[in-house]
Amino acid sequence: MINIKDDEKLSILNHSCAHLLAHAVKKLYPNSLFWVGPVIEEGFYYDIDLGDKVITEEDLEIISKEMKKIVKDNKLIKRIELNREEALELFKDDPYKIDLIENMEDSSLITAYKQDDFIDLCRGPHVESTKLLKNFKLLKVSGAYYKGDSKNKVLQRIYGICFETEEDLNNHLYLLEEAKKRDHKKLGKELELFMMSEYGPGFPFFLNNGTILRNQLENFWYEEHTKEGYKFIKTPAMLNKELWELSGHWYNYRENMYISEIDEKTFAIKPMNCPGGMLVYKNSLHSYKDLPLRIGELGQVHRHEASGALNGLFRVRTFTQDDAHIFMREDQIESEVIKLINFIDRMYAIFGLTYDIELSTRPEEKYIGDIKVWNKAEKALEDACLKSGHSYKVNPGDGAFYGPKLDFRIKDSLGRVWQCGTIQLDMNLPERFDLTYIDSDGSKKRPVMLHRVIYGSIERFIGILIEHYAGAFPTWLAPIQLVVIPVNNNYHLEYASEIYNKLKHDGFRVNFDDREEKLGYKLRETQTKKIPFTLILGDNEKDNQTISFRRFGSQETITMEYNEFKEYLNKIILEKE
RNA sequence: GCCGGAAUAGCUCAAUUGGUAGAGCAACUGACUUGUAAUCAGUAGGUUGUGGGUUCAAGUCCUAUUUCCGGCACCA
Repeated sequence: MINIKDDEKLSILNHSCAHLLAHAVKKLYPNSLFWVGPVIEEGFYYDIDLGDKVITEEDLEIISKEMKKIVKDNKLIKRIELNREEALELFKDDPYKIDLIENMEDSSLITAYKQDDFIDLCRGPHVESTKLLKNFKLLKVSGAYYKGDSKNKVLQRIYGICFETEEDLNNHLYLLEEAKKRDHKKLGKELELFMMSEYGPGFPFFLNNGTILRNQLENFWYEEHTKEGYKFIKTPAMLNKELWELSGHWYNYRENMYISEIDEKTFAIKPMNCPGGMLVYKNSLHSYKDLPLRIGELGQVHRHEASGALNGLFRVRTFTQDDAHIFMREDQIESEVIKLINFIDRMYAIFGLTYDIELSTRPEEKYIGDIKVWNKAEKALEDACLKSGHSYKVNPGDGAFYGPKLDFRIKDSLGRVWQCGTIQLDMNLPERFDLTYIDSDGSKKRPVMLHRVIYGSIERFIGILIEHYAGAFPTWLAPIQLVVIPVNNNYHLEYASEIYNKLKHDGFRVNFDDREEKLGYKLRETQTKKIPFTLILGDNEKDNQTISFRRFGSQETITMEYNEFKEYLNKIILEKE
């Protein structure tokens, strides 16, 4: 997908198209007032105050027609230069534009653009005529808060996109259709991976297939973390309020916590795993020789997210963080973070996912800890990025109050960016929980601690993978790896059954399709269910003691001996192809 | 939470201005015995998300509510 914003030509085109939209809306609904109409990655939008008029999807057609008329009329787009007073006079009946003018940093030269009788405040530049805006499409309408603040009134936002050629537009619309086909909510149902219930909004149910997939991800996670020297724990889902007061969550996160009374005491379901992890650290004495101490936990947390935020597996109210807390000496930060970045890189590469790294630094005001420690920590994160060969974008002041962080942002198949992995230094919890280790000189020292996740949330990561692979999972992840089909149940059932049992015995996830149906019927099903391997066994295979298979995505049928096939399969699974 | 839309069989969808709730697939039963994307016939399947209301009559209109979808806001 193209990022419209990054392409100067397309950016201007879309910006002009936003004006065209406003022009048409003004013609149809003369009382409309316009706030802003910027270009975004996927086109443009315009926020409009239409009074009581509510724009529906059907209205988009009407507006589109009006826009097409203006395109056909070939209106010239003219730039008008104004000083502040002239601008205020020109837009004196428009409180939104006055708001904009009054908030301009430099209002010595203000520009507006005029097409026919429609005039709009704008920095520009624009195309010279409306006739260049032929290839557009209005995509959706929604409410949007004035100035993005939920305390303000809701304006109506119309989204659209514009291209230079009809072909480009059609390509884009085609891509949108294709993207819809791999929506994880749709595929999750079709492939029987997970379900939702009215009885638990935001609480996903994993079905058999989804559970197998999930277990693969979790097993892989444990294996890789074991190689990296992690220890593992499981901490309770529900803990006493006093713990949350100690960790600070009671004050900062209470609105999102599920709380319950037990034996006249207040308990809360964990929204994060850290406090439990801290208690585990404190459970025993630690030597400087044990550091860095890496403690991992696949911990299921519950958070009360706003109802409107819920979205399939992407945004849920219970999810499993692939959490770990690493305790170390200050001088170990850089080397540990390099080790972590390389680890994360290796993990994402397995799935063929690309990512960007962002560094968030100390907030201007609200932060805890010594500024010198902050600087040192930020430097350590930066150096770790560079030394591991990665570039990064800095988000100044965007760190948590307790420490700077590195965020790993994955791009999914729909072009959406998801924050999955994160490495966060924490100067708060070790203090609050009074964590210590015994240094070489016998003195008690405070360890540095960091939180980190790689999948982020297993649920969301599965959602991303479903869309990333369009449901056609690599064999190591596929819930069903093979389906064995006898060509004719009367003659081939025995041989097919023998092969099926061998495969099962050899540890593959295999189904046997011995239903009284035609081969074509069964084959169609293995293809719609995106099964990696379909084995077809008939006279040829039986007589030669071989197997024939077709791999998902290929029309080719390959024949080999069982042992050869087994080796081939094992190699594919081992290499996570 | 806010704005808008939607909810009909297990799934995907129909149902004129309010007038007998249907189809395909899946399931079940039977026939057919077939070499790379759907064999044929039959059977069963529903308080139209839920609760109120208008009407001689409601899937359809009104109302409340739940959930989902697209955005917004939120996202330690």
